[in-house]
Amino acid sequence: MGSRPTDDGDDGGVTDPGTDAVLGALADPTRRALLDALAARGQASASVLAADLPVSRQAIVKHLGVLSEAGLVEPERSGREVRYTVRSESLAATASWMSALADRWDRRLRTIKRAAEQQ
Amino acid sequence: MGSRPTDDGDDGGVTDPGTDAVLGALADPTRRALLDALAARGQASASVLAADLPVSRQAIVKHLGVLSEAGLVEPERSGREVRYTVRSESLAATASWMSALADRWDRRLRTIKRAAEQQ
DNA sequence: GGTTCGTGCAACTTCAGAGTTGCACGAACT
DNA sequence: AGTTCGTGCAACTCTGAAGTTGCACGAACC
Repeated sequence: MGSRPTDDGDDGGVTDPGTDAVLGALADPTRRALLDALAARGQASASVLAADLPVSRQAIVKHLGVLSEAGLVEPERSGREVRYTVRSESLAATASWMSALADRWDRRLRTIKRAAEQQ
Repeated sequence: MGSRPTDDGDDGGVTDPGTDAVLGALADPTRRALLDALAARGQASASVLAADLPVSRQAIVKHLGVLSEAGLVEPERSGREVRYTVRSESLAATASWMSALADRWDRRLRTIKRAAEQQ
């Protein structure tokens, strides 16, 4: 995960690969609840997390796969089980990307509004 | 505090109504492209935006409905047409929510890690 | 007046993903 | 040895979202 959503060449990145994955991952309520449960434990396996949520273990595994792909969790083998950990980097990067986007909208709107009032 | 993942949604809610809508709205690539096109114009109707994107006008209308529901765009009647404007407030709010969440993860992880090293 | 343009509504198709179940494999415990 | 526990893989169902098409209604232009 070397590419940061905020430092790639193209500025108007509405289709940034990392940001796209994070937004897609966070769109699902079950995945957000899963992240919440994982953050509460700091480290947990899929089977443990399945006890917290009203879904099967296999569903948890799939969600963890999506979250891992988005860089939001980090899998780590420990014997016969796989422990996952939350990663704040991708989330923080996406947050700053959104903040920058909001700022760009503001600037653009102000410019257009000013031009409209002047004519 | 309890270990309930589903709480109200003011401070640390993973299921905040506004945030939920914004994340769901931004998850779709077409909607992000739509927001981008709208931000570039500052103000545009659904028919105008339909010319920019490779989808039909009706699809644009539906997407604008979702975006409006999430507070990301603002509809405004002007005669027989409806002009939409981007709104940065919801996006900025969600950005700061994400940033706070990332920060909370960091704190929690550091605490757990420290406790684990001490035992 | 009539026509055109933009919107709104409704029915329909299609497909991705959320969730399930069942079973097989390997590591750990007795 | 045998057993148990956790993971991994595959097939399957099913709901919802994305997109389409067609048509009706009202406002604007001739």
